[in-house]
Amino acid sequence: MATIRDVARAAGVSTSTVSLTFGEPSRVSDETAQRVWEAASTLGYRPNPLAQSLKRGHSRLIGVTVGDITNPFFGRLFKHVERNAHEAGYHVIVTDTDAQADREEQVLAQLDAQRIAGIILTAHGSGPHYTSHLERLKAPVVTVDHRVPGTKLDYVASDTRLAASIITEHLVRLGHRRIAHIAGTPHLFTAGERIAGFVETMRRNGLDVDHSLIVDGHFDYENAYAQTMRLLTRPDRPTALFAANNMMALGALQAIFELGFDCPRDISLACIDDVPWSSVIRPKITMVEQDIPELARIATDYLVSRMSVSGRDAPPRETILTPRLVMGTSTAPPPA
Amino acid sequence: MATIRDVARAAGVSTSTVSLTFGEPSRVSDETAQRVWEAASTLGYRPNPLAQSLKRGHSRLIGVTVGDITNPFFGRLFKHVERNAHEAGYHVIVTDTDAQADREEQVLAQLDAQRIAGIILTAHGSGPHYTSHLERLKAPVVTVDHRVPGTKLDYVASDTRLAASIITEHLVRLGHRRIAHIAGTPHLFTAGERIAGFVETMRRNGLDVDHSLIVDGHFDYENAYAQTMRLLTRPDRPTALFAANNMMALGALQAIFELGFDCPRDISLACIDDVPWSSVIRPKITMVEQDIPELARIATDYLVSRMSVSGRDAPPRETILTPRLVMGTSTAPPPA
DNA sequence: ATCGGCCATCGAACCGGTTCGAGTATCGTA
DNA sequence: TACGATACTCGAACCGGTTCGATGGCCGAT
Repeated sequence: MATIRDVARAAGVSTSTVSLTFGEPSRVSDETAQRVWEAASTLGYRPNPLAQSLKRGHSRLIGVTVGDITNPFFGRLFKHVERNAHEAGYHVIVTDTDAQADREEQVLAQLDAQRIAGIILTAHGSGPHYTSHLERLKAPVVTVDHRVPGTKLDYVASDTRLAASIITEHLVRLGHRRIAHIAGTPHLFTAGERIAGFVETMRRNGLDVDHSLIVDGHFDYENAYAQTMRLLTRPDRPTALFAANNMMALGALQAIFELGFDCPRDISLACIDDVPWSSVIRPKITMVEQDIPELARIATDYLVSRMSVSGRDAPPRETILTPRLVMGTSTAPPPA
Repeated sequence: MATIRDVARAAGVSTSTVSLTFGEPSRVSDETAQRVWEAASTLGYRPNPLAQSLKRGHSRLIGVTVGDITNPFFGRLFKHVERNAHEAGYHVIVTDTDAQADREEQVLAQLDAQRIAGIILTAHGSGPHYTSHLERLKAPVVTVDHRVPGTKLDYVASDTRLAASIITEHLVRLGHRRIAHIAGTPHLFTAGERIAGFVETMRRNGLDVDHSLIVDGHFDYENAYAQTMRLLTRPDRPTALFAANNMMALGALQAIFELGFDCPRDISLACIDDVPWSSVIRPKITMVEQDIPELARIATDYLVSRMSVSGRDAPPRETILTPRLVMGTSTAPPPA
């Protein structure tokens, strides 16, 4: 690979002139620039980004961590983030953390040591150890979807408590009184908000909350399936299920099918997040959708502006989008 | 951030000794190493990977391109690749190319200029221009899933012609004679192989191939949906559909539903690739599954060995895995 | 003719590591 | 006592860029 010195020699100028030609063409005379361009192109010269990054102190790479890239929510979020980042001139290192906070911490430390330019984080940890770890990072961090309470990081998400409220209200209006909530990983902010929204809305409607109907599905298919099997084989089984995310709704649906129930005739089901290819899943699940492209757009914008010199010490920003109910065919009044 | 010189000063040694302590501890006396460790840890020193990469001439980054990260096949493939790469000490830059060859070329050129250590490619291009572009890359390249004919790149995939054969054979055995094939993007090797496997198997069973029943679904949901709508509203509609991938099977299924057909009573459907969350999709689609973790494992192994000094000029290798039929409930004998 | 200012260019230092060749101290052996 | 071998350690060059301060040529104004 040709280096800047090769080009300088070929064009009969110094390396600083070559560097200038690429970086600040206005400071170089037209004839000189011309000669440099020619020399560079015949030698096939491309500046070595490694050397540039070393000198500049940071790279044109951003890091993204997701809990599970095969979850369509994260997949679609990432797809948009990646496209935006590209347009802003960044490459994206993505790490699938399997929703494990310790893997996340470890990866973040490595990326930070790489002098990565910025990080978009779907956080999966909590507690003082975790937050202090995040605060120690040199790279700017934007959190998406999950908030990390106790940090001053930029944050973009949907109004998740409202989402839970909308679903709960919908089920209550249909006449359900025994509603189970398949909740997410307990210590996560988002999971807590969804539980809070559920409980609030139940109470507001004058309904008792049976805490044994709030179960931990850990945001994944398998746990939701197992918990639903347990819920639906109880003598006092619920008439409706509210899953805190898409994967858990699918796990719940499998349990409903296997136990021979009809959804929605016997059991209603609704969830937060977009269920993939919902039009071929029957019943079509009623859900509260997030605006994924917009989440991605704002997250990338926040990060890009924070990576600029001026944005470094700006006060933290946050945006909360309003989710919207998408009716399916998976909810109906409870059996008489 | 502390540099190696800070550590050297604090430990009262030279920078070379510090470097040695981290790289080849055996060459440093125990007491000295001890002092260096202490100095490093109190200063919070971590070697700057940028500087290391610059000096070594390559980074600990590999690039992965996928056609569409929201397609569960790519998602799961990537997830495994990423995990393996991590274990081998690499970070992964992933780019979603939207299955566009020109975006792929552009990204590959950028990554190559970054002195990326290696590339895992799910290729979406063809033709001499494309192949010569690939051959010019400095970084070693391993291709997965799609082969690029005319290049000498490592290659890992399933026996895709066999996969097509298995599906076709299965449908023929059930008694179908008018079978439509919803094919992938025409110029791609994999799409061609699947068509070839289909045609071969039809002929071997003494059946005519009606070429108007081989349609281009472009490997995606929307096109497959549209093509299926067209196929199933023909007077001489097929009794079975064979989709060349998972997304197209879902698109076809949606068309089947919308037209009010029953699958499998009226129309049988089968496909190649794993359909995500197939246990909640009714009917459960009969499919030929690829061993994704194994594909990922081999691809990463190939790349890691090629990135080593000794592997650089080794002859190209390839592995073809045998796919397996997973019965669902979406296929049945044709209506009488 | 002299001076100040601007423009284009250059040399050299620097980013933070790695590595090679050389220097010094220690030890065993002749 | 002299010698070479061995074990550590060091200084300096280098990877390939960026950038600061300096230099020289040229212009217009005084």
